[in-house]
Amino acid sequence: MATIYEVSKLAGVSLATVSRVMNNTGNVSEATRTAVLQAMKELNYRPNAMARSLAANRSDCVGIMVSELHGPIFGALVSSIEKELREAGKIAIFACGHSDAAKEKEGIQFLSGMKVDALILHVEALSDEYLLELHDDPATPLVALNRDIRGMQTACINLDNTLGGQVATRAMIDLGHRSIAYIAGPMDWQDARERLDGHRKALLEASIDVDGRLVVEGDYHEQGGARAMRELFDRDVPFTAVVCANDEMAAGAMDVIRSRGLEIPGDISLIGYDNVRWARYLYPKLTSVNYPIREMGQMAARWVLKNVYGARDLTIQNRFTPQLVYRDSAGVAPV
Amino acid sequence: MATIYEVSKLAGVSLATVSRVMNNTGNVSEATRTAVLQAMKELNYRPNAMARSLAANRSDCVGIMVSELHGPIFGALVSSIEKELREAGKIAIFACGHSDAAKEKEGIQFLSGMKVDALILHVEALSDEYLLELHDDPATPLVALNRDIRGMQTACINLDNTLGGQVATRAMIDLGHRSIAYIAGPMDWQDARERLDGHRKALLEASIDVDGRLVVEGDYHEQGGARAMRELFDRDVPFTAVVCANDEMAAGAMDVIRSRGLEIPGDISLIGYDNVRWARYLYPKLTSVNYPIREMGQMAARWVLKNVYGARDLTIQNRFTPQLVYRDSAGVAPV
DNA sequence: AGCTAATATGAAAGCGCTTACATCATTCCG
DNA sequence: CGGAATGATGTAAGCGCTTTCATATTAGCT
Repeated sequence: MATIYEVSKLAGVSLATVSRVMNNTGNVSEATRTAVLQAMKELNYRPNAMARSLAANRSDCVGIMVSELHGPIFGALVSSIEKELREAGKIAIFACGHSDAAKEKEGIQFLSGMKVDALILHVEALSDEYLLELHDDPATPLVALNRDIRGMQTACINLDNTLGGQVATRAMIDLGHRSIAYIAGPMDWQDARERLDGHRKALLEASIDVDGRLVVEGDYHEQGGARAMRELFDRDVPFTAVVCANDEMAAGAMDVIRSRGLEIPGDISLIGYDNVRWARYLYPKLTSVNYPIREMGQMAARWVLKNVYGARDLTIQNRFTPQLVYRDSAGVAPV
Repeated sequence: MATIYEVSKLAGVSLATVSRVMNNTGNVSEATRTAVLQAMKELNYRPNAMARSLAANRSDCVGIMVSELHGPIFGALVSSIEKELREAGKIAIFACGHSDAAKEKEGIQFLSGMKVDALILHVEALSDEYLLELHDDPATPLVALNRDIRGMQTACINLDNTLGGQVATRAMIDLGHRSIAYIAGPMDWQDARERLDGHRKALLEASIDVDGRLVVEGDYHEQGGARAMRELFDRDVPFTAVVCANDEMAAGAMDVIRSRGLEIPGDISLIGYDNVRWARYLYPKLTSVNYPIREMGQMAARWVLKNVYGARDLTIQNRFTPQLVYRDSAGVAPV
């Protein structure tokens, strides 16, 4: 592969001049510029990104660390970040923590070894303290998605999860339901706790007693949702609606409900959370709290563009408001 | 951030020695090694990946180019590649072409600018010729997923799409169906054509006439599937089964079938293709041809490990055989 | 002891680029 | 017309690492 040196030779100029035309920096006469560009084309020259970063002490790369790479949430997230960054001429480099604290740390180390200019994190295994520590190190600016950490709130982009839970349950109440079950996410996840809080808040708001027997903890996966649903039936406390802390669990629950010969929403109404792409493929189409993951990813990218690359005219929205997407799985309470 | 120089000073050795202990290359006495490791720890030293690649002329990075980053297929693909590579100490760098030939080319350029040691491609917009050209350039070895290109077949990892289509339709035939509709993918995609070929083959095999009116072209998306399904009904040619060239279109078709008051599989049997994660969330659970995307991604990673990094004891499987996953959406033909 | 062959270490030349600084023409103006 | 801006280009010193080659030390043998 051709180097800058060969280009300079072919164009009959110095290295510095070639560098100048590449970077549009300094003054170069039109004639020289053309000659250089011509030489580049002729040699099919591509600058070596590594050498460039090394010399310039700036990589134009931003590191994206996610806990998983598959799954509906992360695909959309990663895709939107990549798009926004790419349009600004920056490169996204991904690492994936496989939901494990050690691997997430390792991923971050790797990215910092790549000398990324900034870090976008969507991790759950790492503690607030650790993130704060990273945040306080000025070497690599970072923005955290789906976290709300005191001390770095301007660098957090998150969803009002509590409100989301509240909105879901409130919708059920508005439909006349009074006995509303809740399938929660794993309680060691902050967002799961917040979503449940929202549920409780809505209940309180409507002066409905919170019955612990109507809440069961799931795992954010289909199987956990199914298990939770069975548990709910086994407890023998009547209910006419169930709100799930995410769509996967709703899918599992749906299956169990149907297998008991009950109709959705005729006998039991169901609401999910996240509004993943396939929520509308379910039958009946799943009513769900929208998690505007693409917008949030885009916002994270903008945060970096603004705070690291000095882009102007970008306003940052740290907190997003979830909205309920009405479909067919939630209906009026049976009389 | 500490550099190798500071480490060498703290440890009281030369740069070369530090480099040797980092890379486990050459002979270093136990005492020196310990001292260096100690110094590294003390300084929290992380080698600069850029500098290292530049000097070593090897980046330990492999570039992954996919047409999309979201979607069930790509999430799984990218995730499995990343995992396999990471375990071997290599880094995956992604670029995303947004299904556009120009952007896909650009992505490849970017990756080659990053001096990746190899390229794994899952693209559809780029022509065979272009890929062949890349393949013939020894600078960056490459392996193509989901392609079957004469002249570089050892560097192609693909699914026997024809067989997949055949298996699906054959299953319908075995269930007693004789009038089988087919919702195809976009005909300018090779895999879509192959899947359709398989369908025809199965029909022929069972001496069933191929009726053009029972085939309609979709777009691999839900809406296209729905549209195609409506078209099929409108054509007024009776059928008792429909096989779809992918699951998304099957989801769309399912919806339309149901909206006509027909039962699946009571009135109409349905089979999808790809067996995406949410295929089993559909109701009824979708019978689908499995696309072993994770295995194929892993294989691509291994190809690189073997052919580029010289890993031994890895056998490469270029062609994968699809298998039908039986669920609930296909049943015996109504009498 | 005398010599060879490991073994352990350091010096220094790059890898391909950026960028401060120096240099040389021009141009402009009082 | 002299000197200060201004513009166009080149020189060279790194960026943080790897790697060859040379050198120094030690062990192993006769």
